[in-house]
Amino acid sequence: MPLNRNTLIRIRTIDTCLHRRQRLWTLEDLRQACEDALYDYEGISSISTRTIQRDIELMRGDKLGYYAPIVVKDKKYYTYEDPNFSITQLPLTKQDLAELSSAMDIIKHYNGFQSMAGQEDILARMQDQIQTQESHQQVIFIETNARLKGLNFLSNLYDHIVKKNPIVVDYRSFNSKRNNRFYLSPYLLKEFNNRWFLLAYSKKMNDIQTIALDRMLAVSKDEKGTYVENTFFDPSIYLDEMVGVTRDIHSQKEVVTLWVDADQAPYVLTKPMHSSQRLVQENEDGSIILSLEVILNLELERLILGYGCHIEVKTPRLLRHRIAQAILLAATRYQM
DNA sequence: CTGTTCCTCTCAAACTGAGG
DNA sequence: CCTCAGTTTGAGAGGAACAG
Repeated sequence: MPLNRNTLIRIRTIDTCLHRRQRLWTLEDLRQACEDALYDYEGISSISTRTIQRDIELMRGDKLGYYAPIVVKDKKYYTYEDPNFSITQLPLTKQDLAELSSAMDIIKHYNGFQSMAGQEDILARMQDQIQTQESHQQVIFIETNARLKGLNFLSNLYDHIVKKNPIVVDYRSFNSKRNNRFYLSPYLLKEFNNRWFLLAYSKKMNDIQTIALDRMLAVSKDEKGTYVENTFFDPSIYLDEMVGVTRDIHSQKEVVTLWVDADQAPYVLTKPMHSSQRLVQENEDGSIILSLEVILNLELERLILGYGCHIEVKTPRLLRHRIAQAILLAATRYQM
């Protein structure tokens, strides 16, 4: 039910009036109150009694889901039968919540693209409000990191990519004490693990650079530079070949064979580690053998290490060795 | 029966927003 | 800017309930 602003103002005014129970409200009083309110808000000077009657009808009815218990006493005084009733205290309906939640999800995806300052705050407060109204307890936890640094560069970078501008990025990596300056041709933005990354070509390095937005200090258009078109990779294939975002442009996909114990097998099967994941073998004890065809990178190693003792890398040998080294080192750290 | 109040229904004018 | 469709609003007719 689409409501216009005037109607909302009138309904809110009527609700406020009916709450002031020390006064008796006739239809004419309500009309006058709405007229005053509308004049304040919108500069509208006159509304008819009929309009107020229609508003009361609307409040009583199910169109808005209010079901307001408005009764008429002594044939002319309007009041709420339940003194505690207020349309402003009504919980949102399940449908309202569902629609709001999905709208919030969509907005959140574009969070970083908005130029409005403080928008994350508004979203967070709105979400909090919605969840509070729903059950006084947050029941859905969505993985977000609205406070993430660098999100303010997102829309800026997006523009540069679309306009094919060469850019200058000031950057400080986690393991570097001083700032670096990159001259880049930006190609695409990718989100991974709640962090945003820029993939761009660096002429100096003659390679594709992957730069986390949260390590960026400044981004601007490189007025003197020239934009190098992306002839290096097909974005959809490039990103599909790996877990995460970092890779050497020259590296090739490799077949990774993994043994997964019975405990974790169902989880890995229902949530594949990568789109190339295939089930190779099911053992009698419930453990399984999987294969992946991916670029070997740090993110893959982290993913495998995340499963701890539940996964064993069979091949390739290099990866098996690196994982073994990491686990051995970890084990020695824990020895008393 | 009459008058009053509340409510519903209908109609037309005014307004609003989308699209050309 | 104009047109057009849809919505909102105001006005009036008339019915139901009820008191006097």
